[in-house]
Amino acid sequence: MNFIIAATQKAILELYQEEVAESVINIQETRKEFEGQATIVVFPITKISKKSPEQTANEIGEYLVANVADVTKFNVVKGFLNLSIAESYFLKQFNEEILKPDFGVYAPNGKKVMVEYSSPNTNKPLHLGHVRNNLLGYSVSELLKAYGYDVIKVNLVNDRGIHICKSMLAWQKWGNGETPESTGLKGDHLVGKYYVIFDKEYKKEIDALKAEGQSEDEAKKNAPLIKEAQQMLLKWEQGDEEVVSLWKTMNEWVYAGFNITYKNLGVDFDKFYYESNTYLLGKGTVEEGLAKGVFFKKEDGSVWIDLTADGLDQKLVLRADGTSVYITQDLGTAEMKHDDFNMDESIYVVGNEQDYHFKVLFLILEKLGKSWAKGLYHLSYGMVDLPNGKMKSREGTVVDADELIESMVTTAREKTEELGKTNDFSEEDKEELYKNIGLGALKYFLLKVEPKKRLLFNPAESIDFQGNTGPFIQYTHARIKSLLSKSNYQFAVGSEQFSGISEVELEMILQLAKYPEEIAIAAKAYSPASLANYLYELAKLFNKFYHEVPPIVKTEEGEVKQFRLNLSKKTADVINAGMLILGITSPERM
RNA sequence: GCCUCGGUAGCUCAGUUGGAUAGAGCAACGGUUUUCUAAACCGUGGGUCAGGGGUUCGAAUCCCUUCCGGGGUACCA
Repeated sequence: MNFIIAATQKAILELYQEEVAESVINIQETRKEFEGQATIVVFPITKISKKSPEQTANEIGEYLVANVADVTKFNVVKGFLNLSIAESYFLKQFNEEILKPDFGVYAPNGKKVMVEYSSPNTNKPLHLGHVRNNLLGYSVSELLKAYGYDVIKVNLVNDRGIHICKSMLAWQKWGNGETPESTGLKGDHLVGKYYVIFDKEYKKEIDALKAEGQSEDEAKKNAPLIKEAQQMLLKWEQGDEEVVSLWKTMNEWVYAGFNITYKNLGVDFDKFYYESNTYLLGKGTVEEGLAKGVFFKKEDGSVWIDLTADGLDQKLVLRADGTSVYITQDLGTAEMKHDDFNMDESIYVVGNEQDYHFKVLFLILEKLGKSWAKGLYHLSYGMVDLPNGKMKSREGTVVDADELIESMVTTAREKTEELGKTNDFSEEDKEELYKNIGLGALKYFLLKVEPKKRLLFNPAESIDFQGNTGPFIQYTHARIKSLLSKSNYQFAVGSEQFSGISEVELEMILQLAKYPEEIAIAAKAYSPASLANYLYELAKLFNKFYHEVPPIVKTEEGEVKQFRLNLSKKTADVINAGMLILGITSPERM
């Protein structure tokens, strides 16, 4: 309805002899309780008209009705000018824009963006927090693709470090040669089991040392197990054959497990990076920073950057002994990734506990004069909390990803069979459907919430299948598909001649018309949440429409039927496309 | 202490660059099926938008301040 802006500008020019910027014309959708579809907020214009809001609104309203064909009526409520737009305008928009096959499809914009997500540690299975990360990363990737980007999905696997050694050591000591095959356990779960055992034994040692009079900190440092784990890490770094071989074996177990989880979640990657290959990177960058005077060396030889002028602290970038810290390798990895792909933008999907780290990382790269540093973005998301607090892998208070997926599918199976809708499905189709619905519920549940907000998950209350949920939207889609097939739908662009479209139908056109803009908004914000809520609103409108109009299948052939079917078809198309961006499949039947 | 992100109905969440009487879902209660899928639809109740102050014709939204919660805070990742 952009034509209203220009028309209003013209109205102001003719009525008050003044040219105004577009930004002065504030147009919004008319609230449901008032008549009309578009509303001009006239308060800002009263400064120009030098008249009361009501009078100004009336004058502009009269002008628009007289001079703009598609504005048929107006009414004024306080300072709000409500305009009624001709039905034919919306029908035309529907037929000529919305019904086009490429509606909502953005042409390639020639830009390349990397999305790094998942980035698991290889010492334990994935939990609900990782699920949020994976779904968010995948969905943002799809969103950016839909918006025209060339997207590279990357997984930087944290496959080395003291945490891995903990699992390895515990397995050596107490594993009795267990393997995924011998136990029937998924590889990541087997390794995770030993991570938990390590922690339990480690705590016992700490308690014993504390009983001997050591402080908590001393005990944590002096416990034999942790020392042994550190020894192991050293050996790994020296390439000790036995340690490296065990490391390889156990990592393979974990990868086999992760692959199953990734497959079930429906996420994928174009490229894997491994920290075992990147953890030594960054020293060159440190040299460069020293040469450029961005970094400075302290007496002990450690290298620092002073960010106090930027409101941050001094930050260590290289230890006195020349070894790397986290940010060292991230500096190096950032350069490597840029060298590999030369992308315009790079998005790190990482939890908000690393906000500070990424702030520093990006700032350093900027200070080093990297032209691409401004294209870096930390997509920070809130933790998933349980009713009794945070999830902790070591303490076993986690919602395991595999178990969660399994239980969602089971719930979907139970609910569907209860409704008796799949009696004529093949076993194969049934399982696929239950998976789609269960995961649809889970994905929508996690993605509809704004990423930066933390999210509460109560395992005792299963995720809903009714109301503002994935299955609700999926159901709407399936219902439309059924309607289309029963009415032997044939696509044909309708006529604009008939009149009498209902309030809901008008609302649906308006809602559908928003779809391309919704993609843009979500993509620019790197947030699928608004898209999820948009799809829900759309589905809700369809259900209302479906309920209000007489059965379409039985309607006589003609313009009305064609229009309603077109409206239904397009709704299904938009739901399907939008849900795919969320990583959710919309079944044809359910 | 400092930095940062949050606080909206009993619960989980929406709420565009400030716009009209703050919206959904769940839960509770009531209703709708001889008609295209009732995982649906319609209705009722439920609010000091954490508190206070300010800017403005107009504030959940912007500014200041206090309180509560999460996270971070120089050699973990």
